[in-house]
Amino acid sequence: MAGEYFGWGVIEEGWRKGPWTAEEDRLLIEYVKLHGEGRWNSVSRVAGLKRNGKSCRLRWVNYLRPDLKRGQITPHEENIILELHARWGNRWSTIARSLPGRTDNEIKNYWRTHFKKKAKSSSANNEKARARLLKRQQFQQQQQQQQQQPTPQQQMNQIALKKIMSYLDEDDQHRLPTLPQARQDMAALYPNSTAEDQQGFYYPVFNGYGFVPEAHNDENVWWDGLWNLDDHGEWCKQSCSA
DNA sequence: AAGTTCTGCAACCGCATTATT
DNA sequence: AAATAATGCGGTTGCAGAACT
Repeated sequence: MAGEYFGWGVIEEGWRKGPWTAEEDRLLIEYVKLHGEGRWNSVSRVAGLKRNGKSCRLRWVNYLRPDLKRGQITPHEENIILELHARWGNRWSTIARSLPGRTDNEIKNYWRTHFKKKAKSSSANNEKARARLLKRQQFQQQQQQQQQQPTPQQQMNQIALKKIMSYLDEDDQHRLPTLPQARQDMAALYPNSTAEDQQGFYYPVFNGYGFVPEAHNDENVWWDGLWNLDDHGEWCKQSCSA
């Protein structure tokens, strides 16, 4: 390493690294005001900042942008993060697009600190819930085999089930939203969905032992309603064909 | 009170993709 | 069309402060 000295705040090959000072922030804000976002590599030349382009972009995007929300992630935002992470995995920038004012870095950090580590602590309830879901999965497979050719809806349900199973690997079940919360989130996520669409979305609810279809005792109703929106259908079709 | 461990988060790194020359 | 530069993304690191022993 060719640093001027080792540790945080080092100057390496002419570039400053480490925490930003108030003066550096001021220079970067001034630069963006005058020249707009982009062309980050010219910041050092134009604004006299000893920071490379990547560092400048990161600082602006994650900290200085005026449209950033700041403050605690709300429970509603948390639900959206959970929902979208279940759907997209670690595609943080994709998830961030659905949360105005939040950055991919912020969401990534939030996920890691609040959810990721819980993956390692598998509780007895977790095991029970997994067993129940596994049973359902086997039931579904059996049904499909009997009918030879699974319907697209059955395929969708299979994919949805796998997603929930992966959820249990990575999260405490009680963090999953209740049905009304889930519907509210779906409405926010899919503004074009009709009230009927949202009513058709049944979210499995953890009751202390495993997942049950809230307000629906008939298993088939739950299965048919799960991941019922068109967009989810599209995603399932893609997953099925992949 | 002091030392250690844990937690949250800003910032870095490497790689992939996109834009420019 | 190829080379180079710029940008974007996800994973990781390291610091500071809080919590714990």
